[in-house]
Amino acid sequence: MPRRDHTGDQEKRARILEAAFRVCERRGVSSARMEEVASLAQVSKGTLYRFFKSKEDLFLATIIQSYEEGLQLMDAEPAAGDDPMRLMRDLLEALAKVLSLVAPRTRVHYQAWGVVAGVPEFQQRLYGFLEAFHRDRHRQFVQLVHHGQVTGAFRSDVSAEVVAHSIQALLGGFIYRSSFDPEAASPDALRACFDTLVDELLAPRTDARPLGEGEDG
Amino acid sequence: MPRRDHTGDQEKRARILEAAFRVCERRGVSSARMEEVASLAQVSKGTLYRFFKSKEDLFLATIIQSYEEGLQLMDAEPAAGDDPMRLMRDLLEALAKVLSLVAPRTRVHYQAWGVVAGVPEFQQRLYGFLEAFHRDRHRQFVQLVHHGQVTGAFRSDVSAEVVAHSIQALLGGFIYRSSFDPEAASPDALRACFDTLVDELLAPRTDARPLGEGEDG
Amino acid sequence: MPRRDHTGDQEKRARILEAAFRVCERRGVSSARMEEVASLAQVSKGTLYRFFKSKEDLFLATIIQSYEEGLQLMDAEPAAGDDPMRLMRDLLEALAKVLSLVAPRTRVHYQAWGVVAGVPEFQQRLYGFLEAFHRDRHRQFVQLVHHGQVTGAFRSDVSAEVVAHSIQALLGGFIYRSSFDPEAASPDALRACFDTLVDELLAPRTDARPLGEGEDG
Amino acid sequence: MPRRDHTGDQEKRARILEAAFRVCERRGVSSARMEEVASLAQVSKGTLYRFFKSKEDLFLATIIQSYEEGLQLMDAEPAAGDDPMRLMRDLLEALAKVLSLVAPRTRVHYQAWGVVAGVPEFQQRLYGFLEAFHRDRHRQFVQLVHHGQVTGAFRSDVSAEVVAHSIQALLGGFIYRSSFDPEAASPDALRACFDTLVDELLAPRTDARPLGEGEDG
DNA sequence: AATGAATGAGTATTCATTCAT
DNA sequence: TATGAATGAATACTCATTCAT
Repeated sequence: MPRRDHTGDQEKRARILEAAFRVCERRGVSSARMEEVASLAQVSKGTLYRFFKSKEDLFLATIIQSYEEGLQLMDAEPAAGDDPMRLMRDLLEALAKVLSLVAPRTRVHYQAWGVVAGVPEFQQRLYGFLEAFHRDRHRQFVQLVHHGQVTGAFRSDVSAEVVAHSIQALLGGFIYRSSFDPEAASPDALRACFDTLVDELLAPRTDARPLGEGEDG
Repeated sequence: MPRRDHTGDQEKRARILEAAFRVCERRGVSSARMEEVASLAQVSKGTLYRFFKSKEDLFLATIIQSYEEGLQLMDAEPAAGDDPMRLMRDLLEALAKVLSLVAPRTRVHYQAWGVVAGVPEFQQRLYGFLEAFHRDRHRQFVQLVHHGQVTGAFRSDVSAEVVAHSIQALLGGFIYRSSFDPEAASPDALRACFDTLVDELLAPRTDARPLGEGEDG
Repeated sequence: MPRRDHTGDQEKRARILEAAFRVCERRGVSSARMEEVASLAQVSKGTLYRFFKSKEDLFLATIIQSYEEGLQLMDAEPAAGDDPMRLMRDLLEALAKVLSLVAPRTRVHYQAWGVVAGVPEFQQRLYGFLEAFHRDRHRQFVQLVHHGQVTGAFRSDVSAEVVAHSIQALLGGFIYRSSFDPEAASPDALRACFDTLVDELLAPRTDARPLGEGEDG
Repeated sequence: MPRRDHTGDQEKRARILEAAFRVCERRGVSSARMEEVASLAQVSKGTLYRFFKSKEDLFLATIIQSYEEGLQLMDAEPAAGDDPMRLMRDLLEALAKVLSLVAPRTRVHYQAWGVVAGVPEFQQRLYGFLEAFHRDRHRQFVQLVHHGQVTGAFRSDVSAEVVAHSIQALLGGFIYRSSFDPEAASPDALRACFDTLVDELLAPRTDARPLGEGEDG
């Protein structure tokens, strides 16, 4: 069986997704034509439809793939040891990397979203996926914070829910903004926010000043 | 007396924007037909084009209007006295209200975004508007934090930049998430995040009591 | 009755025709909009319709006016004396002037023709007018040539019909060509053709040969 | 074996051109709808656009085809021997046939012209083509006349330029007039004009013989 | 399986014409 | 009469999808 010539379906599918993304980048999602995707992926239009039921199906797959790549990035970070603070910092660093990964794709991403969401059937699938994806993440964060609080690695007077929400919202907010102002929404700016979050909401308060006075209520 | 029938242009324009939004809500933005917008706004197609150059122009106007309404909401909060903490709490409460206002519109909003950004000319206008809008907000937040820090109302050992970024990103993240999980991204959840932010990043630390004991947990 | 302010209908009609022509020149006839004609003529669209039943009516009037101006030019040439050769030369010179007059208008003219002729009702009127116009001219030419032949001013062995046809066709051919190649179809080139025609088809052959006999006719 | 059903592209293109012409004949060019052209040509609208970029492109092709058919007719006339007079008579006869060919198409032709020229880009192409076409013809005629004059087959005291211009203008004038008065502008009338032209401008004047006899009856 | 020619539903947009003021 | 806002008919063109080869 020849290798180069008769590429496997997986590779072909990947090529199509890649091509779809590039075409969207060039023309804008709603102006992207299946013809051009096919041509760039070096397959025929007919073949496109063997892998994806419709244009929206293809775009939805593109979006979901983006998220899953992000997911892999997070999971790839090995749970080094068992130090919650270490785990948390690793996780937040992973999220900052997710931003780097996602930022260049955000424009296409949001555009595709808009187009996909315009089709009722796909709207359900897209929103369902996103909701589940974020709820899973949220649960993960809450558990981690809770674990840290129980083990005394984190402060306990801050709601784990709030911390989890904040982490997720910060990432979401930065990704959102990176779509139109990548400079302002840099991974480093996000890191700074995360650092402050860790220092002020999670790190136990040592305040070890000799004679601390109460400033005010 | 402008009643029905001889309505002024302003009212007519507003009626069209409202109709455009409702049609997008029903059909999805990319399936919205100008014909239906016209009919719902009780004007003819020709009149539509007297107010908006194209479909994209109309949708862009819809998006921008959302932002401007949010802006009004923020500005509407009177600068009660001159207490920075008061100002900050008022502002954050205004942002929570912006979320309430925007949340029901988010789906249409993002869809419209996808369609509008698909047209190069409008992509420029949309992204330009968004960038400017957010940079203005950012500047505003930084100033407020700085003012609070200078006057001693806020802690000074936290970066005003980070606080401003966090506030904006939190709002952005919640708005984003509200589009597919309005329950999780509730205004109250945002308020909780904001409260924690104020308490932990801005409020002067009073805990520095003579004998710092473990706060809790 | 004020003069400048309340211009007579005739002047207004002329202004409209002039404006219609100019707009056609700029945009091309089929792209000419009544709105622009109105604006250039400094009247409202409504007023346009007081003078012309429809767009085609207006364009038809423009074409016909062109022809009538040409007609006036021909008639304006006073029938100097009664010398047929003189009359003929004057007439042909008048035709050369018609070419000068018409040449800059030919493009618009033919375009308008195309548009007007696309409407059955106007096609009848346009073609009827043109046919009558040219048959009248033809009759005039035949009579003139015949008169010259009878009086001995012209050769008699050349068909008056042929001469008349030739004159008309030459003019028509030059006008036609002037629409896309004004340089090649210059009035002077036409004059040269006319001169040759007069010399070779009409002027009695003197062939001042020692013994010239009547050739024939 | 190209039959019905799997017709080659060439045949399909020809079918479309033919259909376009017929639809224009029926409805008038500016009222011709692409849908009807497609239906008459038994192809889909999409296929129409595979062959012609736009409506104007299709009509321009129709016009140009007319000219090229005329050209073929002229070139088809074999250069019988090398007798300039024979060549000239053959050529003029070919032109008379061009008139027959073109006359029934003139109305559509001029209408299409009006529509095509209404689009700046196509105006350039149309006028460019016409100018080049006629200049080529002109050069051809001048050469032929010149050749005849040099070889003594034609009179030398008549400008070759004038003869060429006259031939072309006569044909143009007849074609023009045939669009609204096909009866008056008959091929036979044109032949008569051409005959006279040959006899009086080209044929060597035989009367200048020592003893001039009657040239012809 | 792969191809890409053919299909034809779907719609934004224009602009001549009208008519209330 | 004059105006110009409002109307809405009319249609070129695109492009996702299919299917014969």
